[in-house]
Amino acid sequence: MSATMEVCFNSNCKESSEKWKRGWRRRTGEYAHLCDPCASAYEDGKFCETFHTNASGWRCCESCGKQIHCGCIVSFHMFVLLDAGGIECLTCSKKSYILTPNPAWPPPLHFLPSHPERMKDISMKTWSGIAASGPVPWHQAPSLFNGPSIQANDQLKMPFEVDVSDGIGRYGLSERLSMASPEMKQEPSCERLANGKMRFGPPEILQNGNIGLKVKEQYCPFTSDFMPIYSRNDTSSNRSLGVASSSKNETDDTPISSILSQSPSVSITVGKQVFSSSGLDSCGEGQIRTEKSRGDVRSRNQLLPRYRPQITNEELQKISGDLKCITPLFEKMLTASDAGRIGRLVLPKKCAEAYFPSINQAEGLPLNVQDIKGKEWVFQFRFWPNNNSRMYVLEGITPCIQSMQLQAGDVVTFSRLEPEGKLIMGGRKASVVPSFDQGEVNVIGSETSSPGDANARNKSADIISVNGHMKEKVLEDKLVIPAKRKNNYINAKSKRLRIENEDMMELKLTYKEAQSLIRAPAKIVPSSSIVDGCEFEEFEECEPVIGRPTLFGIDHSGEKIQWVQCEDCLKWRKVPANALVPSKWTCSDNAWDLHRSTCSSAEELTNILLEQLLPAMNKDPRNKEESSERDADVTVAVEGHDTLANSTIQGEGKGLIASSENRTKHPCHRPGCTCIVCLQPPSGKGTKHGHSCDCVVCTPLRYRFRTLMERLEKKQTEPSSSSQTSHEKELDVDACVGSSTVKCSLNVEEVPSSSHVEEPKGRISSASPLKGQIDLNIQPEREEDFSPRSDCGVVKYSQPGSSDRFFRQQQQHRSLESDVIGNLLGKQEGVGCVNIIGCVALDKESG
DNA sequence: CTGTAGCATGGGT
DNA sequence: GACCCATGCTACA
Repeated sequence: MSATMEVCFNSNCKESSEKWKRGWRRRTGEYAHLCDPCASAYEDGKFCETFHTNASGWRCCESCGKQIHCGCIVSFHMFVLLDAGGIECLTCSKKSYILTPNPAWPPPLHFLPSHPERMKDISMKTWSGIAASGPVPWHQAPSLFNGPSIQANDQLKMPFEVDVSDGIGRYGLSERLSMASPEMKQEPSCERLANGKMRFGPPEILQNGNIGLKVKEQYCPFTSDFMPIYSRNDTSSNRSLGVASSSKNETDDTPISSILSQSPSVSITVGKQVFSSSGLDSCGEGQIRTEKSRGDVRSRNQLLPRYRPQITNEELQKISGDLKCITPLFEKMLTASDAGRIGRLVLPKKCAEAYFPSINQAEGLPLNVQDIKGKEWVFQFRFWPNNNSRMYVLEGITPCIQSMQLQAGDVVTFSRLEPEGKLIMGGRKASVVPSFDQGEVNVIGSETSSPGDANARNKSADIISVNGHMKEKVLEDKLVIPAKRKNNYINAKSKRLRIENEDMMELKLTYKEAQSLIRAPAKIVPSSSIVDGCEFEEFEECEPVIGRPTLFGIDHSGEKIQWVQCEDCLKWRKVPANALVPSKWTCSDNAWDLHRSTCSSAEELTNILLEQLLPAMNKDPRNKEESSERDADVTVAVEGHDTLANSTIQGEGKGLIASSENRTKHPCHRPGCTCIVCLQPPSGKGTKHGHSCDCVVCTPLRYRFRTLMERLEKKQTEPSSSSQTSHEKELDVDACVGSSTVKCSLNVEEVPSSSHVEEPKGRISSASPLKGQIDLNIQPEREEDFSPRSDCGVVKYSQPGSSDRFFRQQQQHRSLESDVIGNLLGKQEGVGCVNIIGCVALDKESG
């Protein structure tokens, strides 16, 4: 109301009055100012009856027969056009629509006049400010932006949008109403949130007398238009319509689109931007959706979810800083190619065509992009013809990527700074914000979390079994590796099984740890063979399975036993030494000791005994020295034993498994070569080794196994010896000979570096490039790609210009022989004899 | 020999 | 089956 003298908007009245009341909303967005009598008639719903009785357009409700003045904006809200023709008053339509709500197919044309009011979208503004080469004549892809009926004219403000213009940190979330109801009182449709908290407000309520309907607009994928959606005027209908509860508080980091995804009919106003659920819809100053804007929406609807911007409040703040409007455009997870040295970022075609200047020449055009630090970058935006299509790339992104310290798996985001339209490029580390619906996120070691399960992806607890220790590792924001598509990147892209993320090492078990998990397959009767007096079980057709880690020990009667920990109560239970314990085992599975077959029964194993049983390396993985040893184990295992060792742990998909299938024979080997490298068949293949086999594989293994078994027995009978001295390292190795699984343990006695024997020419001391990484597809020629680390205390052999693998294998070959000789000479315990496979594990202290 | 540009290929959707 | 797109391949500088 106002005290301004005004003429009544009612053309049939024309009264001048100082007091006027607000009537219906005009197409300009303003309200008709009515004098008191006219306003009263309007509020009573008798305006048309009073002033339009002689006008044409009166029709009867098909249900109740009530006369309604159609074709008049004043009564426009009062009826619904029926599919079968005719009209229905809103009261009647309320019944039918509430009873049979169909959000996807709302009453047609009810609010269509709202469209002409949609204003021009700011995204239509010139891109000349973006293209570094200055104004470049171009047009957006017609299919996306040049809608058939762009009607950019009025710049009016929808009265039922909640505009939070006081800062980008404050989001208002409003339901959109399309054409306003004249009677509709403008009320805040959502609760504004302080501190950037996002809260969902209840939808506007069409306060049309006793019509208790909520009406909101929703983009209809069928009609490609915005349609009013009716819902019952209660909160339950919010849910039914997918509108988040008003009581729900979202954190600052709740991705807008994530929220939107929960509420397909919701729009968010940030500053002067309105983000719609069907993509982040950018609108101009007036915030009115335009046809063009709808084209935008449509194009974004077409975007795969993984490209939808997941920008958070915080990020928006970071980017916008000065409270300018940011329109998130799209984002993309960096692939290895994107983040590689080539410096080409493959752009999703639709994104490129929707948000970047259109280019007709393959050379493209330079694009000015600003990063979140405000630094300007110029990329070449271009395309390649590809199968009658185009492949869009941004070239020269490497410096920017590096500047943002992004790598494969991280996400680059593209936004638009309004009003100038500058492109903003942001980055997000993969571990920071889970990408909603961004393909999937694989959590190594645990099951792939379902899309949308942000918690599962953000914080994944994984139980890692290590030599009897059940280690719970909270993989908080770690171990999240990107997956472009379902089952992609790691699983499907089997050719590229490199897991380079440093976070991966959190989950890496040492080889020692891994081999301890291997068990014979259940229900498989092994054949038995004697090798050098030792009986070996052979599982000729089966791969070993991963069993539950146990602790071997000797009970008071001197009998060998195993200790196994219940998965539920974590108590240790005694089982026979030959018991096969499945990976999931609880007290109830304890068939060997019925008195302790429930979690409630007492635990036999004392902490002291447990301490003695537990391998030193697991007592405290954080222990520097121990972790050093652990790292050495990893390195030794991965680098040195990729022939023997890889053949041992099999079974892709277990995360640790490397196949020996891809073994590369070093160039010195020729057909007929009888060295271990060439002789040893891939796991599970090749000839079987009999007990009397004296091949180059079996002979050293036989000796090694014998000595190690002796040591193991000795160690187990002397619990105190389990704590290794710094001069003695034990390396357990499972060796698979042919298809036989043999468990061995190697000693790597530590000696002063000066006493190392027979250092091959070209041997250098270097860090293992593989430390902390598991390359399931290890290829020597790619090893230089790994970032070197220098603290593993591992000496490896290498020679410039030659394959590392060759030297590892060669050394492995030598080592086996050396090992055999050493054992034969009884030097396995002796100082000065270094038994190594592949490489020498050295303690830091020994240099 | 190395790095790059452009195209081709093939798996995934 | 068409399209997308990650990446391999190769000619070339």
